Amino acid sequence: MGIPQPSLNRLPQYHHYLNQLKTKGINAVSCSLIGLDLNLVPVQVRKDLQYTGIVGKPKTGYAVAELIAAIETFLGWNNVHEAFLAGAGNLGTALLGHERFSSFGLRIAAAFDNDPEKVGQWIHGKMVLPLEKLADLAKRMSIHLGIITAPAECAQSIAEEMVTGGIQAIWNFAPVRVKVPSEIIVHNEDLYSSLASLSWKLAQRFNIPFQQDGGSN
Amino acid sequence: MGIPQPSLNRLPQYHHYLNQLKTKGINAVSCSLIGLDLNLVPVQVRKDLQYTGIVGKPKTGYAVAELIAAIETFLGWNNVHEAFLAGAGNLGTALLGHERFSSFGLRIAAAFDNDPEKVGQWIHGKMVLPLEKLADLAKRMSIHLGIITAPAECAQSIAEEMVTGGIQAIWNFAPVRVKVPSEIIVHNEDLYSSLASLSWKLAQRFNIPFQQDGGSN
DNA sequence: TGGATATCGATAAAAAAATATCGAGATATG
DNA sequence: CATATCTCGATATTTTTTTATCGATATCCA
Repeated sequence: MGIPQPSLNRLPQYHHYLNQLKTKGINAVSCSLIGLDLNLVPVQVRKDLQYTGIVGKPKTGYAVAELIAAIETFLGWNNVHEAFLAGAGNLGTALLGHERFSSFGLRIAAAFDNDPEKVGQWIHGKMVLPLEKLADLAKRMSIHLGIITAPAECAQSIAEEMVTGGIQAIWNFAPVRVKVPSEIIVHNEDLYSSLASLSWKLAQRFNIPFQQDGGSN
Repeated sequence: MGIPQPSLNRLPQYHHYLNQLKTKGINAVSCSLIGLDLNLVPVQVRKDLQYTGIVGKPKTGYAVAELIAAIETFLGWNNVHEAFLAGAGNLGTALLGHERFSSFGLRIAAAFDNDPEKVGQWIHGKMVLPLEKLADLAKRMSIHLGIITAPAECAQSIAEEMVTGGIQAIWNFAPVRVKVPSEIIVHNEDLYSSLASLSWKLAQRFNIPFQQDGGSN
């Protein structure tokens, strides 16, 4: 891997924070300060940032602009990835309208759906095309990233269509694990997963111990 | 904590899978099979499931229906949590239309926004109310869960409003960490965080090693 | 009925991630 | 110009999470 998954997940957080600093005109920052504002211990911040290859100066800290650039380079946010989105429902529409993605190396080139009512429409400036054209177009346009925002039932067949089209990575918002060849990168965005922690913690707070477990059997 | 965060996050995955089995009329399942279908090693599945308090039978495995029930109970999906959603933009609209949440103990009671154009509208059967009414209504309706789907700039003030209204847990979709008293449960749903891993992996695949690190300095 | 086999549950080991410690270097201050 | 202090970077330790191992037990089949 090279970098631990949790560190990778924290990088955008730093990125966002650093941009705030930059806006305020601050151009140097220490791990201690970052940690203070982001609720992380300074060593962890330092370790995370080291993966980007940046070096800091004792007593001063890091140069904000350099650090931002280093994170962006590290994450590949400099070269734009073009993506196809499949499933122009609520969530799909939301993502299509998410203009800020463009700052993070993501450009959704087109949307696909199999609902004849949706096909042909324009959503947030993106044309909705019929799903069966996805593979062919992906190949012709050299699209490498697919986003699935369709219902669970359609996810698998869409994923296969994407693979046929030569797509290398899939960002899957449907609550199913799609089966694809092992060389394809799949990232599942599972809302229920988050909801689970949240409702568990909430339940803990209100019920308190619903099973005290007074013994090992 | 009691249960490791990663285990907690996997539970909904099992839940979903088990429901599929149930639909197919299968009523017993082993860890090995689950692991096979979900790409996890059997011991891990067993450990995760043990947290729910379920016990299996040697040679047979677990009773599917029992297991589903155990997960739901464990996660608190049996008692419905009513929630307020703040920010009726694209993402907010998407979540409001997400009917499946109701199966997972979540019911969005109302939406809030400070855009006068949106206030008064109905989105997916939910009334959009002015943001300044949130705290008061939350108190009166004993709402304990808040969902933030507003832009980053508004997130902090919305969070504070929610806390004022007695909300205990916040599901934050805005790409900022909100500052709230430590007793409030906050769960950040950071799209950029996922995007980061994805684009990093994609960049790895195409660029290959952008820094081979041939030594320790 | 009795043995073979699959699977659980518990304990132990390994791997990964988070946190602590400490020497070295940069900056500020007297 | 010297000294105190802050912060980095590297190494070490602790904690958490994952994976492996092994005995016990329920089911299947001869």
